[in-house]
Formats: sequence, C-alpha cells, structure tokens
Amino acid sequence: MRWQDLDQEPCSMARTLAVIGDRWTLLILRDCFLGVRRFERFQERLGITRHVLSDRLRKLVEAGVLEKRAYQERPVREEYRLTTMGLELHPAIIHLVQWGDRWLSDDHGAPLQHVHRGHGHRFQAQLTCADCGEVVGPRDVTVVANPALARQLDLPDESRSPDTAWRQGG
Amino acid sequence: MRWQDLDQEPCSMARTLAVIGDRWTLLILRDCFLGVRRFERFQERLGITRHVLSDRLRKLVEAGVLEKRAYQERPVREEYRLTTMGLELHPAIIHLVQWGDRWLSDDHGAPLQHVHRGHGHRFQAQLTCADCGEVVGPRDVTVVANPALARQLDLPDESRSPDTAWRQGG
DNA sequence: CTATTTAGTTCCTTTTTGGAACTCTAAGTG
DNA sequence: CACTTAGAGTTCCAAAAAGGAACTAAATAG
Repeated sequence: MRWQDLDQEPCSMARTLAVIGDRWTLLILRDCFLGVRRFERFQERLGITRHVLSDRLRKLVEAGVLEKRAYQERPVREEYRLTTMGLELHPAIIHLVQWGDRWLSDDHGAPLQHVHRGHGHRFQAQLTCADCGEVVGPRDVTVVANPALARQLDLPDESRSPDTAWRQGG
Repeated sequence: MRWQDLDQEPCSMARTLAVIGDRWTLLILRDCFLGVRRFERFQERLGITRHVLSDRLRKLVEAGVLEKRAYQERPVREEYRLTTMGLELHPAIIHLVQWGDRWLSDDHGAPLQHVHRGHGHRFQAQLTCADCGEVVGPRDVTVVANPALARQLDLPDESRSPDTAWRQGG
C-alpha cells in the first residue's frame, strides 16, 4: 500500500497519520503549542528544509489543523495558528512528549517541564475515562468493531476478545 | 537537519519521533495493541512492503518498544510483543485514534469503538493531571524550560509566559 | 520429491528529503 | 534613486527512503 492512500483506510489511526504522520509534522505542531506561528521561526527552530516546511504547513491548513491568518498587510505576511481541530491534538502530544521525558531523557532530565497552571505543581499526564472518571491503563480498554465495517477490519482472533490480546505473559 | 539526527535534540517530542515517528511505525504499534504479533500478519494487515516492515520491527526492538520472542523452535519462529516501554504508549495512541474518530470519520462512524472493560460503557479518553486529578485542557498546561538546557531551547518570547502562546484570539 | 508456511533479504524503480540558491513584495537607509 | 533587509516562499539537483516483486532459508506435510 502506498502511504498516500492511507486516508482511505477504515482505521482512525491510519486517517490520523495521513494528516499528522509525515516526517516533521508533529514537530511543527509541538512548536505551534509552544507559541511558534511564523514560517521563518519554524524553519530556524526545526532546521527543516524550507520547501518541506512549506509543504507541511499547506497540508495542515488543507486538513483544517492550522489556519493561516494575515498579521500584516503590505506586504501581506501570514502566520499559522492552531484551529479547534488542532488544539484537540493536545492530549496526544502531551502524552508523546511525556513518554519521551520518561524513556528517552538524558542526564539532564526532561528538556521542558509541564506545570499545571494555577496549581503550581508539576503536570503529569494521566489517561482517564470521560464517562466515569477512572484512571485507565492498557488492560482496561477493549475494542468492538463497528458492525458496519467489521468484515473489512480483519482483526486477529485474540482481538475479538481482547482481554489477553497484548498481554505480556500471553 | 537530517531526520536521523533527531534523537540528539534536547526535545522529548523529537526523541520520541526518532523512535516512533517513521512512516508505518505507529500503525504497527496500533496493531500490536490489537493483538497482532507476527510478521506475516502485520504485513498482510498493513499492506506494508516486507523490507520496510522488517526494518521497522528491528528498530522498535532495538529501541526497547517491542521484544522478540520465539513462539516455536524448529524452525525458530519469533513474534513481537510490546514491552513495558511500548505499553506506555497506550495513552498517546488512544488519543490519536480518538482524534481520528472525532475529526476524520466517514458516515459509518468510528471503525473501532472503545469500551471501558468491566464497566460496559463506551470509553472516551480524557486527559487529567496525575497530581490533582483534574481534567486538563490546552490552556491549563504551561511549560518551564529545564534550567540546565534553557539556552539551547530558544523558545519564542510568548512561550516564556505561555498563557497566551497558542491562544486563538491572540 | 514437491509444496507449504513463516520470516525475512535482494534488486530495481519511484517518491520524498536535504541543501543551497533564487524570487517576490515592500519597507528602511543614505 | 540604488541598496540592503525581512519574511515567505519556490526552484533545482543530489541523496535517501519507500514501493513492488521475486528470491532465500529451515522445517514440515503429503
């Protein structure tokens, strides 16, 4: 399968990656959450090639994750801002960053520390269930195929009773 | 900058992407969480080229995200399983999938539905603070540079007082 | 002896990236 | 006016990565 056909797959991860799974895209978005908005600034911070940056920003705008807004006329200069759709990537990005903090830091520790604003304490991400509020680990979530699509999904047997699917001891 | 130098950056997102930011890697990991373990199965489900799959699995094992375990001798056949490090990607993956469910689904709705095991209700991911338990949105998290690395990070001014950094109205 | 299963590897073509230079619009400077 | 600067790109070419298909290897089944 070609990468460019990913967005046709009946899989939300595939479709998500069709939007944000390109090389550099998540780094661009991380910088958006840090307040970066302008082409030159992304380029110098990321060290990304200019035409790749141009391409990524254009695709993110097309997808609706960023919007382009003029911050001056004559000459027209535009900046990129997160839309609501983009802002909703925040939990995923926070978890990815904190996974890196935890597993990939060097002796200095995490490069950036998150703070829970208005609380003073460190912010550490935790996954909970919106319905009942409980903390949720990998073992607490199960999947059910959408009946309309079940046949296409071709899940492994274990996954139809996923309680043991990914378990260590298996 | 070259992609292969990413893991040297003083940034947890960069380092995380150096491990899981390659094309196909997150799809492989999604399948791991769905219970897929074997080469042939990944290959047929993903439609990925065999040598790319081989390369990705090898890198994930080297990074410590997956481990290779023989499930039979004569001939030796090995399968891939999530390590603890890999299992801890679960929250990030859940959020990415649910972002796709929300923003990129077609008429049929989400291909897979998550269920909170033992509760019967639908599982919808929510980001909370591990310290105080409160639900946390993009506006509630702020960053502070690790003093040891602050100079290298080169954050934009807004980000040093990040309350307005990414705000829509700006 | 031949076919099948599983997990790869090899070879070659097509696509994507990386690097560097160039373009365009308008403002500021002497 | 000519000259330089700023910001946001575009163009061109070489290098790296991905796609496609066939091939290898080890053991078992018929």
